[in-house]
Amino acid sequence: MSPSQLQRRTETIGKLLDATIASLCEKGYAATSVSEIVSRAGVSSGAMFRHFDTRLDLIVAAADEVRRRQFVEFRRGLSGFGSASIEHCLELLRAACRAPINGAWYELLTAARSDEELRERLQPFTVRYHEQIAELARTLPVAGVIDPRHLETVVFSVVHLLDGEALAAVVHPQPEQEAMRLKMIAHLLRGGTLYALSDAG
Amino acid sequence: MSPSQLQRRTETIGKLLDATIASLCEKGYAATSVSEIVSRAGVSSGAMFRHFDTRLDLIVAAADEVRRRQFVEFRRGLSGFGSASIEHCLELLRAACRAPINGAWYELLTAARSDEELRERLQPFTVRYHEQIAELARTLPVAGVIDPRHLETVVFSVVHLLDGEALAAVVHPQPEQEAMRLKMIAHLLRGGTLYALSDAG
DNA sequence: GGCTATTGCGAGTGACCACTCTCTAAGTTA
DNA sequence: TAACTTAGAGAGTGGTCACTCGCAATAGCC
Repeated sequence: MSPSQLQRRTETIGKLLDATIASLCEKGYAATSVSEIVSRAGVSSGAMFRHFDTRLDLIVAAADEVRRRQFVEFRRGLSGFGSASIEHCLELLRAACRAPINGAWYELLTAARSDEELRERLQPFTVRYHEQIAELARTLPVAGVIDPRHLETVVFSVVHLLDGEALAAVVHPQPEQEAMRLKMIAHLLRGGTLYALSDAG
Repeated sequence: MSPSQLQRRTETIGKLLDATIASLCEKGYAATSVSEIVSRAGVSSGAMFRHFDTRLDLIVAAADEVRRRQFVEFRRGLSGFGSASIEHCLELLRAACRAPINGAWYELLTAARSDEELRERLQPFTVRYHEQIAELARTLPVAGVIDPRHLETVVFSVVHLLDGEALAAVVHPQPEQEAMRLKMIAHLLRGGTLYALSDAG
């Protein structure tokens, strides 16, 4: 039984998305060339341009696939814990920020700084990403201890903090400071102050 | 009186550093090609390779120049305030993160993710950058209200937070949340808790 | 089997890349 | 002034880029 045209199409597109995500993580945005992608995917450049009009179309599609996979993974980390602790959620969030696949997202955000077309194409996907994070946060234990009016500000502060930390860790990792930092955040979320930090260690 | 060779050399190198920093900010790392740099600087590619063995040598030199200028600017923002308030320092810090010139640093950090040579060359400069930030922080008002053992963790948490925020703001700025966030951080640094956030607004 | 539509292929195209090399211009020194 | 060193210029080199296009293979349909 030979594969149907739909099956062929779907499989090729899947291989291209996988290859694009892997290349973004390992090689970065600029080096994620069409030839790099198609050689990873094991298809020809002709096949790629059959399904995506431009390289940018493929890359934007890959960005949305990253968002999807990040949520699948985060929810998988939560499952089995009826009500996960704040510490567990913070560990999951840091793991998400440090996950290789998230490197693709950093690549795209940074490249968007100086690439207007990418910036415009990426914008709706980023908004959707943030909305989904906010939605998820409302189901987490932190929602029980923070004023709902400030929940988004607090949650994205933690997300931004871990993003910035992940970026800096590329060239200057500081494991002890990072371990302390997670305890500190958990302590603050529980209502503690920075004055009583020794309690958090 | 014609310029001496030292003057010519210094001026050409200066123009190349300016052009490289500007190109990194506006065009990004990948698009900061030799031809882009030299056309901005108004010199030939031959002149560039006379003073820097490779494109990477020039870019790393430009990175250190960015670090230098960021501190000059930050200290300039402090001058005139015998003892600047925590709010004032946070505003200065956010301005530093959002400054166009800092885009060059984000470009290099992100490019370093997937470029081993850049990563190795950038590492010592990043360590120096962090040490200098920590040193400066010990002279700021925040040093008076935080346990010295945790000062670095706290300071770099704020720095990472503002870096992550700046990165996300490229495609999804949220001015209201960002204003609230700075009040929140000042409130926490003063010893407040996340429970009493309404006081911070 | 025969016809059409979809999918896949990969050589070809012009543009740009980092970098080299040779030549000219200019400052320095004796 | 003559010899030497340093600075600047820019065409040339080999390679990679995104993308095109004509063709071959296969699936769907009669």
